[in-house]
Amino acid sequence: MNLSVAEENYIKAIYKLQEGEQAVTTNALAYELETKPASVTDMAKKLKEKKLISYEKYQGITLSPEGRKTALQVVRRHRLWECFLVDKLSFSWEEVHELAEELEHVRSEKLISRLSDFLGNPVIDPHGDPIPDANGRMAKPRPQTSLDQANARRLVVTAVSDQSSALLAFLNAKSIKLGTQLEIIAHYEFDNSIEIKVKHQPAITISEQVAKNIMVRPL
Amino acid sequence: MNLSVAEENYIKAIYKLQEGEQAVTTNALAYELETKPASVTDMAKKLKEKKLISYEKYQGITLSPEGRKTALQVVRRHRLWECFLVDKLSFSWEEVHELAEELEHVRSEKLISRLSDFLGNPVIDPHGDPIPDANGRMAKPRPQTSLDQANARRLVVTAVSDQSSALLAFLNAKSIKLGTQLEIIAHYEFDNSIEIKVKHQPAITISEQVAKNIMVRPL
DNA sequence: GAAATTATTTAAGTTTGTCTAAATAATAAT
DNA sequence: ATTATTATTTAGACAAACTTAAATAATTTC
Ligand SMILES: [Mn+2]
Ligand SMILES: [Mn+2]
Ligand SMILES: [Mn+2]
Ligand SMILES: [Mn+2]
Repeated sequence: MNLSVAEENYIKAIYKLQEGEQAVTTNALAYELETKPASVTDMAKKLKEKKLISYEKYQGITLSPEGRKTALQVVRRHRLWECFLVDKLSFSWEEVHELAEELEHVRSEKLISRLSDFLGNPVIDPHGDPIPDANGRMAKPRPQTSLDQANARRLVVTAVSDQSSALLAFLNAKSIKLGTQLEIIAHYEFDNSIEIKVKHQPAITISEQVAKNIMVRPL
Repeated sequence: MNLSVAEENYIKAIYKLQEGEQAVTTNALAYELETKPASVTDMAKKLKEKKLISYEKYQGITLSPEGRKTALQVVRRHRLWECFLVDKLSFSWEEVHELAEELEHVRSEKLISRLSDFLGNPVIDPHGDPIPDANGRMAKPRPQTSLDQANARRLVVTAVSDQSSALLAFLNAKSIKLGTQLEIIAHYEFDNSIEIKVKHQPAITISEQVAKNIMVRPL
């Protein structure tokens, strides 16, 4: 099946929003893709026609098995390019998403398998997200929670769930990256902010919003 | 100026066909881009509007200075990606053109300058073509002629002017690559075929058509 | 130099992916 | 259980990049 760039972007966005089982809503998809609900409805009809999604009027969208396969391929390409940009071209993690958003649409299984080999077949991308293999399988992520829900005291950063350069730049400024070990000093009930300490750094207080987007597991 | 993929492809094709000074013809451009003359006329109006070409009805097309600058950027991206594919991902020279045709449209000066650094700032691509630098300047190619017009006896292959995988596969089969040294054994007037010998290889006779597309300089 | 051929342009229509505005369905509030 | 609000779909339009068919210009040929 030969998909356009727009179709691939829709499929990937549906995959991203579909976490678990719940159907993806027209408005949510429009917001994610920075387009209008009317456009989403149009595209939904087309993708249903191509059997990539199941869609009934007013019932939201879910990926079909084919759609899921397609999504995983696009995600694979995206994350491998991100690895390339960070590992080989020394980009920092907040710069790569945008570029990978374009590179992911160069469709060549040979290119991607060679790129993967060249990178040493990485299994997680610069943001801690797992990279599907050529068959769409990916390492089950080790159990992790967002920092605001962690109950252990000493933690290690495993991923970031928001990949806006705004968040990533903030984390850079605070020297927090994948693998960073940190310790929870205090929870402040008033605004759910959290005081944390990274070794050799002064303790800092981060907002709930930031904490929700830092994934961690107990050390 | 933000150009679409189609516009970039047109500009690059015009650059390619414009060798020297003569204006590019509607039909030639349509043929090069595998589209129809009517489409070319449409696009010509648009590119003229954007001041990338000069174009008058029935008079053909030439790049404006801006257009030339744009073309050189696209060519730079194309050739750097080709280097990447061959040098880093072990593609062979006949496989890379198609992929570079897509990769070249990812527009990021930062990406390209880092890619260039990563590759050691190469100045010729896998087909022997010069790579423009960030300012559009490229090494003046050393004097070279096509094999059918060479007058010296002992020659070295410097480039191939047709980059179809058909020609490149033929050259692979005959162990001819950039830098290959060869000797002209005979010219056959009947069909302008040429007998050549590569060291450690049996002599072979190549058609005029092949000879026209192999660029050489005297050893 | 008129006729034939070839090249180019125009006109009209298609596909893809958008958009706005209006209509309708679903959900929440009172 | 109406009413108000929000979500979604439909209708109609638009821009980009194509196409085919017809019209016109330029070039060759005799
Ligand atoms: Mn994308
Ligand atoms: Mn990522
Ligand atoms: Mn291209
Ligand atoms: Mn090349």
